[in-house]
Amino acid sequence: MPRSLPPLNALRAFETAARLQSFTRAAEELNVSHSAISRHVRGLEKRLDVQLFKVAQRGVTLTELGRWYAAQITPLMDQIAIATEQVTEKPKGVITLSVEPSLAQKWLVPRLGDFYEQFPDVEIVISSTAEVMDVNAHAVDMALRYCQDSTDVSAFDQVSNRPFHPYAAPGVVVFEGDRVAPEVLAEHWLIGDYIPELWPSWFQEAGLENVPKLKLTTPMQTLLTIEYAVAKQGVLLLSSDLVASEVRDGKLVLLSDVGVHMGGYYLVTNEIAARRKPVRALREWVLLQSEGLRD
Amino acid sequence: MPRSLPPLNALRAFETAARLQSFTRAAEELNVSHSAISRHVRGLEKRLDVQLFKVAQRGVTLTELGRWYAAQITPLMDQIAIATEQVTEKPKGVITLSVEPSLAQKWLVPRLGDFYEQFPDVEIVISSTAEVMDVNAHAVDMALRYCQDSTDVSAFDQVSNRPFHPYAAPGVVVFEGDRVAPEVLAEHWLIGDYIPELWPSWFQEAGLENVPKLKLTTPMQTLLTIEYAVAKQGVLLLSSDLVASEVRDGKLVLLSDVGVHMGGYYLVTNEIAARRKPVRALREWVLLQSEGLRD
DNA sequence: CAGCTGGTGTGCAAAAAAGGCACGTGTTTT
DNA sequence: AAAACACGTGCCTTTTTTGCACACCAGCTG
Repeated sequence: MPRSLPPLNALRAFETAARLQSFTRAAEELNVSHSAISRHVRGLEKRLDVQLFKVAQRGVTLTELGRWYAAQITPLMDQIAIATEQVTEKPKGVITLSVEPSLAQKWLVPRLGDFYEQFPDVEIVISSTAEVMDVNAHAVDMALRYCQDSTDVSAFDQVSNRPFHPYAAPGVVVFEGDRVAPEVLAEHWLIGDYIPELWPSWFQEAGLENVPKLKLTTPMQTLLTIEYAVAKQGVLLLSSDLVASEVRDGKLVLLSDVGVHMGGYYLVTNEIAARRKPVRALREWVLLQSEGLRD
Repeated sequence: MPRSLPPLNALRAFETAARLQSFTRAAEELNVSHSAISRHVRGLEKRLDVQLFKVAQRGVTLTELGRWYAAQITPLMDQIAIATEQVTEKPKGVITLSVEPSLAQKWLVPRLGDFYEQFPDVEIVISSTAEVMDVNAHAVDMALRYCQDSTDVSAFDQVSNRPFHPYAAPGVVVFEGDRVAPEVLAEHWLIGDYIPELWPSWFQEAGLENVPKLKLTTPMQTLLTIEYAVAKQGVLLLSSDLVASEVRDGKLVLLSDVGVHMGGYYLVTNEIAARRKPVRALREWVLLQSEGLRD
């Protein structure tokens, strides 16, 4: 059976009257007339079938029961007020966030305007380095990084798990239909990445049993690989998150709907920092932004 | 500045929705339509200028902030429900009450019907003996007794402090005006009491400088003294509380508005017993009954 | 894929609650 | 004795809340 609560507005009227020992003063505090308080209190008494106030020489006095009840309710009302004040308080402060340069430039920064619009008093300091910062050693508050699935990411928030697809500048690879034949692709220059087994995995996924020797070039910097591809220097294998703008501008085209799943982007939050309101706000915002980037 | 509370009905709607993770189920619990909940939650969000719920795949989900807020509010609502249930609970049980026989018979018992009407589930066991029971040794829950002012009664409730006036059966004392001359009274048989200095004090109060030797008879039992007086055996000096019915019936008449103040009736409550609801109810009732018996 | 189900948002009109005002009563102060 | 204070109440107005019907969206089903 669900719990039964008294009429809460009447309860507030009673509590105020009890605290101020006067209907009239309670009415002033609540910006209503004394008759409103009187009705509320009578209504509450009738509803609970107890006497809370009794007439006194001058005005009214709490009964023993009313005094007890008010003593219970007043701190609860205070707590509600405190919790409400805290929930109303806008996030404010500085957050340090470690992000891989590619994700920072291609995904995070373009969306940051929306965040600042919602939370004008939060400043995000982006630490955009390739090295992975230790989040729990408190070097940074949060980190947005790519992890392979083997990593234990159970405690983290998944931002994206989109598979990697091959892209190239228009004209670089000639093919028909919605997917290029893997054999055709194997003859082009392929732009590699940190993960050596990336291209071989894709060819396997694409149905090529014996992966031939590939012509690989590895700039070792994701942002550079994109520039390579745009400059017709080869075929890129990357998550669509990072090449969205190039695809939109026609600088790169999708070569195949065959994708290889190597891991995903995860948001890691420092446990201590997670208590801070702005950090929680950013976390939620990132998760909201990444809606649809996951399965 | 007075504290600011959110709209409490909206808060209840939000809390229920948060707890049940659904507007529709919250609506069922609160016996309203889902639209009412929807409006309440939106209204609360607008009022607090925060987002509490967000749309999810299926239905709605709490935001981080909403989850936190609900986690604060739910226990508070629970507490309100508990306090309210306790305040609603009717007093019930047995109270042992020590009262002097005279007060029990002449004052308490005639009014007890009213108490039982209000609290049908409370049983009062009256211990009507002349000996004073030790209230704090837990022999009885409460005691209604006569104390002289010298006694420390700061922690007790005063029930009556009416002065003692002389009464006699009609015709016993012949006088004119509204007060009999003390010299006249001094020639009658006077009915004494436990307190030896009672009559001398009255004569002093009445203006008689040298109190002559008095004709005293002391039955040593207050109820008996009243019977003596009714039987024209002498003049009684007693608080009007105890002779109200005799005066009403014309069996005794007030001889003088000169009264002597010797102490009063006090209600003493055992500290432990005072925590019990029926005891508190009886205490309040006695105090209410004795309104007007005090200055 | 059409149709269905479960869950939420919204315009509109009805219902209910709350509120204000004016007046009455009883008490205290001047 | 009058004025001030404090609360209760009837009556009417204003505001809020609610329900209903419908729209919409997402997933599920055949």
